[in-house]
Amino acid sequence: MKTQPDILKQSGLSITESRKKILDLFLLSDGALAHADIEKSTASSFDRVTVYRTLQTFVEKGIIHQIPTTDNSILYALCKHNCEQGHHHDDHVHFICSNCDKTICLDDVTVPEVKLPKNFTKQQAAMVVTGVCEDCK
Amino acid sequence: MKTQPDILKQSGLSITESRKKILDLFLLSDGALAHADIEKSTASSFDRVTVYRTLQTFVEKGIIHQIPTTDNSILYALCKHNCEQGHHHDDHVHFICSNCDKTICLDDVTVPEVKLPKNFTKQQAAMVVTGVCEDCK
DNA sequence: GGTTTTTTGCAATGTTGTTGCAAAAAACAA
DNA sequence: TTGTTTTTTGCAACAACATTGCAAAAAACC
Repeated sequence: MKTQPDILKQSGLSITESRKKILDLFLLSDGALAHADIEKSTASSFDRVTVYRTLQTFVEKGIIHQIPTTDNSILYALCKHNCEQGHHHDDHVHFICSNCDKTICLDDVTVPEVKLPKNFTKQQAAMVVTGVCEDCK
Repeated sequence: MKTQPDILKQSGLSITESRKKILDLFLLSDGALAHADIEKSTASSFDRVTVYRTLQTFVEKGIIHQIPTTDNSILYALCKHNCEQGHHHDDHVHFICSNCDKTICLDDVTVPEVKLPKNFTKQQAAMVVTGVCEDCK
């Protein structure tokens, strides 16, 4: 099993307390995390700024990816299928539960193909489904 | 052809300069607009706060809808298929061109069905495709 | 160990969104 | 049309969120 230092080293990043801790949060959580969540869990250990910079770095290195939401907040989730730097292929569907507000990466549900109009070329597709999750059913 | 006052009246809104002007921006633009865009185009005429409140009202009345983006900003676009108050059916795909950065509502491309895992119930689905648009081809 | 490079924390600053309230404008009714 | 009621606007203040420069601290390198 991959440890946090492994993952960091693999991405060519220095191994620091903050990075290990934040990476751990993702490894232990099944869903996606908002910046605010991470900040709350680490407030006593690190500065807000460090959280911003760490997340930014992780996105650049392809360790996590961003999930768009309609409420003007960004969610972050681990890239399960190794993403290269600056090149994410998170072709799975994200599910936001309207009851418990959790965001879940449906890793096994791939984004269905869409027929684009003529002269449009697809590079990436993201899909966000809202509804009720299995726990709130 | 529908004029701005028509649309406003139809939604039960008072007809004001700011609403007409902002609605016009949407009618004249083919793509989606960010709050910042609208603020820039109207800065000399209206207050920032008015822009916020106008957009909020338009969303509530089903005149425009929001498009989620990964960069922590919300885009707004006209609802082409009459949406009722608080009940949008913007089941179409949004396209973001990675070259010119324009966001386009592909009104004729509906969001394809997804098979969710057991015990997940879908309420809404949003899809954002990035790639190269017809103009940049 | 010492040296270089990277990361962190702090402070300051910028950006974005919200709220209360009085003035102005629009809608309404005679 | 005019006067009255209702809605909208602008201002100011504020709150939340995000970014930047720089010196100190920590990690990587040898």
